Amino acid sequence: MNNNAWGALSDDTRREIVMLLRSRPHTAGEISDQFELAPATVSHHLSVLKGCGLVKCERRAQTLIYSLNQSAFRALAKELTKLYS
Amino acid sequence: MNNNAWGALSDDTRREIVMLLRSRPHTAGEISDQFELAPATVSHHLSVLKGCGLVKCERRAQTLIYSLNQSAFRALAKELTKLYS
DNA sequence: CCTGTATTTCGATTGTTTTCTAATTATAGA
DNA sequence: TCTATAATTAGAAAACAATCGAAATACAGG
Repeated sequence: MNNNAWGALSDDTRREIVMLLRSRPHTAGEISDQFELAPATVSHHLSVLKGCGLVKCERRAQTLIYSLNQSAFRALAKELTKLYS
Repeated sequence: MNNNAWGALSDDTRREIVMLLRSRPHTAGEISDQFELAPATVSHHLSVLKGCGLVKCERRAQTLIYSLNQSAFRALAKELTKLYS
């Protein structure tokens, strides 16, 4: 599903992650703590979101900090608009 | 995947169907003719799009005429905007 | 009522996604 | 270098989705 932002957003958990990141960047651990899922599972969801460009991440010592890629969302919004109007 | 518009749009064929319908309503047969897929498969895709409200359909004698549900797309666009901004 | 056309539904198969546990990588600090 | 912490990757099980051919439904016209 790499590269398919629609597919990335089709999962409930991933949309919740996006909403979390909307307020501010979070570390992988902080994100993981919000869900009743194994850290590996959340890590997988983060990699899907990263794979299609909707989120980006940068390392800071041991932690990885994830944040939204606003421009990817704007591009997707544009694509959606073109789809129906 | 019923009710999940993101999931509905995650499939290439379904996005192509949406683009077809953007110009004007089409019968199931006309839609099916545009793809190298069995009619049953296209019918399935139409039912997914219908299930999440992105398209609607009405019967006209033997044929079913599919068209976009613009308001569902607008609602989705709004949801997308809320997701990141 | 029977036949033909349009389309869907059913059931099976194959491929993909979600989720987990266990093992691995990356980094910091003693 | 060794240990601890943060997070990912690997591999497997289970759930889900895409696709097809065959059978079923809906309707129109003779």
